Amino acid sequence: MIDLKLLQKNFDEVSTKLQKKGVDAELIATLKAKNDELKAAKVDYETLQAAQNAMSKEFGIYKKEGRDVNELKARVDANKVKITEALEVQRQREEELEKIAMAIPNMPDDDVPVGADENDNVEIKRVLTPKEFGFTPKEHWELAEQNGWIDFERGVKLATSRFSVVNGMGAKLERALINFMLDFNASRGFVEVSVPAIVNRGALEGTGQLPKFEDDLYKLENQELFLIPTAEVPLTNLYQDEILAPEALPIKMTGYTSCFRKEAGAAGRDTRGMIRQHQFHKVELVAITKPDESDRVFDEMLSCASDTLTALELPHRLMTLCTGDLGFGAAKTVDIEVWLPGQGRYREISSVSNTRDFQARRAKIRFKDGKNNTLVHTLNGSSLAVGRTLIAIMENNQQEDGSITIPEVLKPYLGM
RNA sequence: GGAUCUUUGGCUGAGUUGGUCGAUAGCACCGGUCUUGAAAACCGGCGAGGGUAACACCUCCCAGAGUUCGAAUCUCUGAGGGUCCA
Repeated sequence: MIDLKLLQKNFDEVSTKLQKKGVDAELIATLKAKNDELKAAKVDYETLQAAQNAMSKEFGIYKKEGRDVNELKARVDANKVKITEALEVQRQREEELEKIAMAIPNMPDDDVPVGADENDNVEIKRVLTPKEFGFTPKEHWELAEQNGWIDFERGVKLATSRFSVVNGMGAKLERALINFMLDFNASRGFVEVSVPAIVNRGALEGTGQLPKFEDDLYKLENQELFLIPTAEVPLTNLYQDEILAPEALPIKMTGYTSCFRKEAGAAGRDTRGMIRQHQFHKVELVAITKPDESDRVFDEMLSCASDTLTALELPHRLMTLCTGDLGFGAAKTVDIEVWLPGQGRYREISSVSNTRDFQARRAKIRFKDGKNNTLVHTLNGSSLAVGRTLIAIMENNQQEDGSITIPEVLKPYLGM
């Protein structure tokens, strides 16, 4: 959630920044107005409540002294009616405010390029040069079929479209990738954590998936529980509602989970192959930091992900997302796109974001900053999406006969 | 699934004949005295959110609803934990 105090104080600045992210200027003005209204309502209510408390205290004294309380009780009763009304007003305004505030995205950092959509993202650098094939490289689904690694039909049979089954060497490779990434991340100081893949509403609100993006989440029937769309949710919310000791920071975690997404807005996109699935594996990086160290940790996470790809010998590039392409909770995001020779283009395989204190405010994660309790910064990034990494290895390491070579770093994980 | 007990500030743990209790005490922690330094001892501070220039003031004792002038304390519902029975 954005900082309402900052909105109050520096309205123009906040409004300008949010507009860069596509938030309607009027909505921001409404938010401020609602906040003002709520504050007024609070003053009304609290004044009445203070009177009520004072009279109740008096009541006790009257009783003790054996004085007549009839007159006092009449006053108290009259005041009570007003309190009930004032409280109702306050609640209504609180509800209205929250409804708007929770749906407003984070402000972009000042150095994020302004732009409308992914076409305005800015390339930072490329790592490794795509290799020249002496033949026309195939797309991963052709290779998957030829090698018997991925079974798309049976995935659909078991569940529905956008599910697939991975077989034999493909499955082993997937498992090797997960282990490799977790080990790699551990060597960079990220502690491995194994978390639930089902979380409650509070957790999803904490990281910003709810209330706005409920359509994209799988919800358990008759329960306020959801399948996680990313391990970012459980990992970040591990510290929900806590005040951390400063020496405990930064907390750097990595975790492997399945992720579940309805892909509600992606109808018709990437229908072929394993690029966009309803269920996929991902190794995630999450960090909780002091505000002044989040930029440093961001770079650590980014190079961790990029270096993982380099170790796997996969060409990739880093893209700074423009304001229009930035996710809901992110102040800054760098995507890593891996080269897919079959498709002849770079595709997203990782995304590292700094949410600043946006999630921390929602999830109430703070640390003792001297005498004060200060909101932490939270960061998340895919170590790598496992399925897409598998695809990238298939396409980049294909031979003319369709066979696929195994990256050196994975061989130990495959007993090779 | 049934019965019963329990849920308090970082932790442990008082507080249940409703009244000045946002709350005792110990530990931890922070500051000071003492010490070459540290420990011990002693003195002081020490929950969170809102509000204020600072006070005042408001809210929070698992969550929600209720009784009452007034609830951590009573009632109901729900959730978590323990124990016993299935």
